[in-house]
This record gives sequence, structure tokens and C-alpha cells, in this order.
Amino acid sequence: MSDVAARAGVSHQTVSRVLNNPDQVRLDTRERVQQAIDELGYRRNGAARALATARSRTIGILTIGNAHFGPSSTVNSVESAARSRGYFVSVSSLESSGESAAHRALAQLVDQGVDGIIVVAPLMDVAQVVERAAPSVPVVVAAANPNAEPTKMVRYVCVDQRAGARLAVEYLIRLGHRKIAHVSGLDSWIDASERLAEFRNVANENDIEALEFPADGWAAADGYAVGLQRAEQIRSEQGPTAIFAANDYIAQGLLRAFWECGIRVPQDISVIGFDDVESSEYFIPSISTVRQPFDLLGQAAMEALTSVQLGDAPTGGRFEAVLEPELIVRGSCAPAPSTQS
Amino acid sequence: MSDVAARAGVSHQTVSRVLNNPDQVRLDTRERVQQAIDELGYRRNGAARALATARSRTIGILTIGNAHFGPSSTVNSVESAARSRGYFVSVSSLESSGESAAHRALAQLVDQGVDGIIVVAPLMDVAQVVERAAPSVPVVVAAANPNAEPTKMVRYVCVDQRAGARLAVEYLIRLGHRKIAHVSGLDSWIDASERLAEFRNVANENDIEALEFPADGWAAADGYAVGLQRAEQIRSEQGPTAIFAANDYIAQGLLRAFWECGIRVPQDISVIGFDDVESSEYFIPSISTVRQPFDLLGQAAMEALTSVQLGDAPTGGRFEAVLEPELIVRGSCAPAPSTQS
DNA sequence: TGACGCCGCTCCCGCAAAGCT
DNA sequence: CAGCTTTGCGGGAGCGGCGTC
Repeated sequence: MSDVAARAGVSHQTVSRVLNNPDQVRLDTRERVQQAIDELGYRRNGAARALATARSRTIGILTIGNAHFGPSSTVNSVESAARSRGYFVSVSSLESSGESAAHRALAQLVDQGVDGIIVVAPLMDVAQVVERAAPSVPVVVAAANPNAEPTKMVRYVCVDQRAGARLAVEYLIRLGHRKIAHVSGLDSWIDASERLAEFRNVANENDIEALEFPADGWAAADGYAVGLQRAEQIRSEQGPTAIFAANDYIAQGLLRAFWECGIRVPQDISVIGFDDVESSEYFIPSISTVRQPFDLLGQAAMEALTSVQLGDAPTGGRFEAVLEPELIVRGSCAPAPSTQS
Repeated sequence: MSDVAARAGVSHQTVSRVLNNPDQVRLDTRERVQQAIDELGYRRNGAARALATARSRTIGILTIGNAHFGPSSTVNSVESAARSRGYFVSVSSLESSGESAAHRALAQLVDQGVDGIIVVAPLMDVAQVVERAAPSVPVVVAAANPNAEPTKMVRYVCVDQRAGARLAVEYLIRLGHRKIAHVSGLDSWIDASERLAEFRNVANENDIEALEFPADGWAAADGYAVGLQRAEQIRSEQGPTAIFAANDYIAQGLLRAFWECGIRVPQDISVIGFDDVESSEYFIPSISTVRQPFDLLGQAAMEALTSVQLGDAPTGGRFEAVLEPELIVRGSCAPAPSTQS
């Protein structure tokens, strides 16, 4: 910087001013300085700036790796929202589950000196770690945490999981299904337990027989295993006529298992998924599902983070933003057999 | 830090030594200092450290967003490899295509003061930008760039795309197919053009009739469009009996289109994909494909970056590491009809 | 507009005490 | 015991900007 100053024949803080408050410098000197900067290819040193201003211009993202569709989509949108606001983005993926890993990752981010953190890991224990950590930097948790309790430093945004589950189940009910199974995801996931809870609610409200087929994970393989295991039951008269799968991959596994077992979808059983992953539309049959607005979620998270940084009080609600999912009707659901007859 | 020093009754220098070179300070003082650190909850300031050492302990990842399976898997593995080596990871996604965007993103990372950059964007123009930028920090490009020319600062690692294409096409040939189409991906992608080039080679070597059906992208929708458009041709006697799709999503779209058109896979036509995405195994029929070792690629990239930082000379080859893909045989390919008769 | 101090840390050097020949 | 190295620790400068006077 002093090189630039020397070349432009001014002092180094004039250079600094040109960079930070251009209007405080007379036009001609400003241009002279700018020219010197260009000629020397001068670039400000981020570390020095961070040290002097106590702001790193970096936000941290705490996530669970990109193996999962929802979190990975959200990270993407957070990243672009952050960068468009001039922030660098530092990503930290949870290597393993468990509170200690979450705690370490959080501490790592704080140590790095991030100006804020967005948590894209809809896991109950991660949310708890954040709550209890009482972090010194603003944190926004992107998850439909039922225990969300905004504080000075931590806020919440989410896609309304319950509304999504309701969309799916009520759609099935409208099709005449009276016996519906839910293949639930990992119960350590907030999303999974929210969807399950609302599945129960809606079934209850409508006097629907509700079956629960828990899966061992979110992957197609897990849905496949459940499908094989429940095939017998589904073929029987007492079996469910529709299934609400906790996500699309599970639905895909289910479809595959049913196909192998000679159970036709949607004639013998209807299946609806969640998330609208790319391949669902092209599956055979194409999979009806509930789409979550992950792009908006990232933006909302970034906005919420900014408002915390500005010292704004919580908006009053438990969430700074609640986004609505959308029902996508395709070919994997049909009217219940009994209605047809 | 001076607080800690005061509390432990030592100088700030000793505290620094405890943190950096513990063995240079006597056990009892070291413990005293450590205790003071714990009691005060002291954490080193990263920005100050970066300023003083001229090392940010951060590596940058330049990628194209996580919409694509390969890059996103690679980013994941790079991230974990980097963090296990004690690096923070700053991610910058290309918002748009084009050299200027790539240039900006690269500059942004450099400005931030990263210690190295790993490029996970297998695009020709991105690779060119990196080459021409003659960056001041070590860069590793994870792409099978045919023009790879390792320099002092930039190195290459890759999965052997040509070997992968060969695996797929020779498998089809072994099944007796003599007329094979390749649905190629975006030709701005290095991977796509490498696979296409090798498809031509292998076809040529084996006296195979090679058809090329370019797709407008990597998505299932693109494969679907091609499938619809080529259905007529495929049904005819002169049509290909097998298709090598540039990736699994395209293969999925193809399968869907064929299903809609009453073309049976694999009876009427064989289809093989590339990448082995999660849903491929559960598709109907399950999709034969070529798996790329993305996890190893990330590690290899990180290793290469470390070796550049250490000032090691290039290994001699054009790539620091060339990883081998693997053929995954499933249900979407069958012997050619002519062989069966 | 310019001069000065400071952000928090690391590195270079210097000094003292202890151990060696 | 002189003269040396080794070990353990402290003082001060400076990294490259920013803020106040």
C-alpha cells in the first residue's frame, strides 16, 4: 500500500481512503491513486483488514456434506446469496454425527473468525449444540426446529415441513386412500420427525389408518429394503393403499422393490415422495412429490443473518422466515382401489 | 494473549511457544500456560496469525455449484481432505459460464489470501483461465484436461475419462453391438469431449458404426429430449442397438423416453451411463454405468496441492495423479439382437 | 489531507542459567 | 574453573491495513 502511496505521491491513508471512502478524496488525487493501484496491480490484504476491522467478511456454513439433496441445495443457495453480498464463504462439513463433532465444527468456524454462521444441518443434536453453545457470532439455523427459540445471537429460518407433509397426505386422502403408510426417515433429523408428526396429525384428523414403516436412512437403498420387507403386507387386503415416503430417494427404492415384487404403482399402491430430486420426474412411473424451495431458504437464511448482524431484534415469531413447500403431482399416485370400484 | 501471559506469569512469547512449539518450553510452565488458556477460554486470532505468517490456512475451491454430481462429489472429498490437514475451506461457485466469471472467481479467492486453490470445474474455458492467469498461489485443477501442462504453480489430477469411455464402449462391443450411439454431454466440458473422443477411437478401432446424438446438457431432461427425438431412428432397422450416455441422468431421461415410446431396454436397445448416481441402481431397469472415484480424486488433489506448496517439481507426467474408473454392470445392457438370433 | 498508534500474533535476537568438555 | 553449547524465556519489531487527531 505504501508503494501505491509513493507512486501516487500521497500518503498511505489517502490510498486507504480511496479504497474505502472515495468521496472523501478529491477527484484528481483519487484518479492518480487509482492509476497507481492499477499499474502496480495492488490488492488489499484481507488478513490485515480483518485484523484492523475485526471483520473477516467471511461467513461460515456448517453442513453435513453434500450427500443429501436438501442440505446440499441449501448450501448452494446460501453460498450464492452470501457471495452476492460480498462475503466469502467458508464451509465446514460434519464428518460424523454426534454433538461433539458439531461442537468442534462450530468452534472451528468461530476460531476462524467468521462474521456469522449459517447452519445447514437439520439434525436435532446440531440444533441443540448451537443453542447451548451461546455463540459469540450471529448464527442462523436453517431447520424447522420445533424447539426454535430465537435469542440475541441465534435465529431460525425453515421450510414448513409440516405443511409439506400435510400437502402430501391430504392429497392421498383426496384420492380416496384410507389406509396410508409413512416410510419415515432418520429420526435424528428434524425434518423427518416433523414430517412424521404431521403425518400422524393429518391421519388422525381424517380418521385415516396410519402405518409407520421406518427406514434406516434417506437413500434409495433404504427405501428398497423397506419395500421388500413390506411387500407381503402391501399385497394383502389389510395393507395400505398409499405410501408417503420421507423423501424421493426412498420413494425410488420403494418403487424398485415393488416392481421386483410385481406390485404395480400406482394401480396397486400409490407412492408420494418429498424433495423433487432431478430423477424423480423421469422415474417410471414419474414420482409425485413435494418440492421445497431450497433456493429461497438460502436467501432467507442470509437475510436473517444480516439482520442479526445489524442487531435487529427477533421478528417476534420463532422463525425469521417460514417457506412454503409445493405439491408436485405426477404419475405415482392414483385413486384408491376401493373408490374405483 | 497478553492476558494469558499475565495470568500465567510469563511473557506473551512463551504463550506463543506453547501454542506453536510446545517442546521448546519446560513442562511445568507449559502446563501453567495451558491452564491459563483454558481458564480464560483464550482462542488465537486467525486474522492476526495470517497477517504475521502470511499464511491463511485456508484453501479455496473453485467450482460450478453443486448441481452436478461429479463436481459436487469432488468438492465434498476435497473439503474433507483439506480439513483433515488443518485447512479451512473457502468455496467459490461460478455463477455463470464464461471466462470472465472464472477470472473473477479466481481473483476473488486470491484476494482473500488463500494458500492454494483447487479447481473443480471441468470446463475448458476455466482451465484456460487458470493457465493464462499464471496465479501467484498453488493451483490444482481436477480435470482430465488434454492440454494439461504442469507449471511451477499449477498442476493437474484427474479421473481417466478416456479409460472410462473405453470401458463402456468395449463392454457394449463385447455384448455384440456393432452400431452404437453416444449421447454426448456439453462439449464445453472437458469430460464430455474426452468421452466423445474416446468413443470415436474405440468405435474406429473395432470397426463399429458410431452415431453421435449430442444432448443440450447433463440433466435427465436433456436425455429425455434426445430419446424422444431419436426414438424413430432407434426403432428402425438401421438404428443403433446400444447407447453410451455421457452420464447417468441423461441415461435416465433416455430410459424414460424409450419407455414412453414403447422401446424396451435392454431388449430393444442397451443403454449405459456414466457416474453411478444414487438412483441409477434403482431405476427400472437398473442402469449399467461407469463409476468415477471422486473421493480419491479429492484426496489426490489435496495431495498434489501440498506438494506444490512444498515446492516439489512436477512428477514428470502431465498429471500428478490419474485415477481409474470402474465398470458397473447392471440391467440396462443386453447382447445385441443380431447375436441373439 | 497527513502523522501516529494499534489490531494480535509471529519471528529474530538477546540474555540468563544449566550442562558439557 | 574457564569457556563453550544448550535450554528456557523475554523484549521488541513488524506484518498491512484502519481509525483518530
